[in-house]
Amino acid sequence: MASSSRPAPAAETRVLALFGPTASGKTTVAGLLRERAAADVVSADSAALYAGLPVLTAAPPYPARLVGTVPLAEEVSVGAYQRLAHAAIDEIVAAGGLPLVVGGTGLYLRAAVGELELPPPVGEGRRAFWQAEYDRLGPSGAHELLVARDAAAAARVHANDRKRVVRALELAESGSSLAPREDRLWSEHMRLPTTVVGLDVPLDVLDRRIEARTGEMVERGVVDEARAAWAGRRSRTASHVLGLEEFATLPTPQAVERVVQATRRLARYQRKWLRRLPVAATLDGSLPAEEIADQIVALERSGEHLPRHRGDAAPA
RNA sequence: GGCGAGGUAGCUCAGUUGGUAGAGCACACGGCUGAAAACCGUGGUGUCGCCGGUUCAAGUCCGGCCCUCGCCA
Repeated sequence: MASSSRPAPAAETRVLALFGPTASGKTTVAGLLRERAAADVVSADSAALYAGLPVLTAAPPYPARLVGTVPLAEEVSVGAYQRLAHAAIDEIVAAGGLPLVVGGTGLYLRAAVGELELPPPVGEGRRAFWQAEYDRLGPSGAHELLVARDAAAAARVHANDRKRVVRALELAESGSSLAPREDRLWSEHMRLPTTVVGLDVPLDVLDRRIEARTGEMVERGVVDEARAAWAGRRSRTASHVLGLEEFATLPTPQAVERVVQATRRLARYQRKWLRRLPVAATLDGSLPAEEIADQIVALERSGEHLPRHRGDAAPA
């Protein structure tokens, strides 16, 4: 509770986590850590979860858990992911290994490394019902209804945020709430002693890398991959994978242009998570990957695994 | 060279009978608790091509010049 007196460092780090924007170099660094620290990689990436999109989602060239495991016809969600991630981590730990959680989906990484209270989904019919209600009542009308049913949830959701207002209404109806009892999203709460490391590169460098990487995707056959995926059954969440629709339906040059722009936006969004996540350190992704891997190994061994927030007093 | 259209935000473009420049996208910042590569909120970032004229007042009217695009030579 009292963050002024830091608890004594736990004996050892049990879990390593690496977070950073697309093209920051996570995959390469994680590959090195597999060898140097015998790490077992667990992905924290909502898109890489899907099977059939290795090029588009930049799947790692080595075995990694929770990559390419969900058929495109199925939906993915943080809740389902959290369960899988915890199971994977526990399995690795039980076998005496070092789990390395790597990904660019901030919410998923927090779910893997912490414990989010995620009420189970309610029936599909209820969601459709509340979506219709939202549309019938209008944003402010729906929000007023939410105020009456769950004031705590209403206080944290904007009336125009249809998704969240609907989710809050269906949860209120089922006796649950969108408002968690405890903030575990932004807290330093970890399931196991964990060292979270950030990886970042200057924005202009990142933008150039993104451009280069998108071009490489084309050479590696994203267009065929995307067309095949687009033609089959695909869930709503699968359809939202960045670039899938563009590469499947647009002339390639135009698709590249749009995907580059969208990926830049994604990277900016990921960097916002990086700013806010409690990380032990943020390393410079423009250094050689070997050097970064060394730094991470050193961090892990130093016992400095507790996240440091800006503003924390230095330990006495 | 002639005719036509046009130069306004990073991009595409609005801008009434002259009255302190505004939309979308992009971008910046923030939120986020089973769609998160999703969703939502806030913010206008400008030598209105240049020079001069008319006017109390010019993106808007007048003259000249520069540039772009199209058609004809």
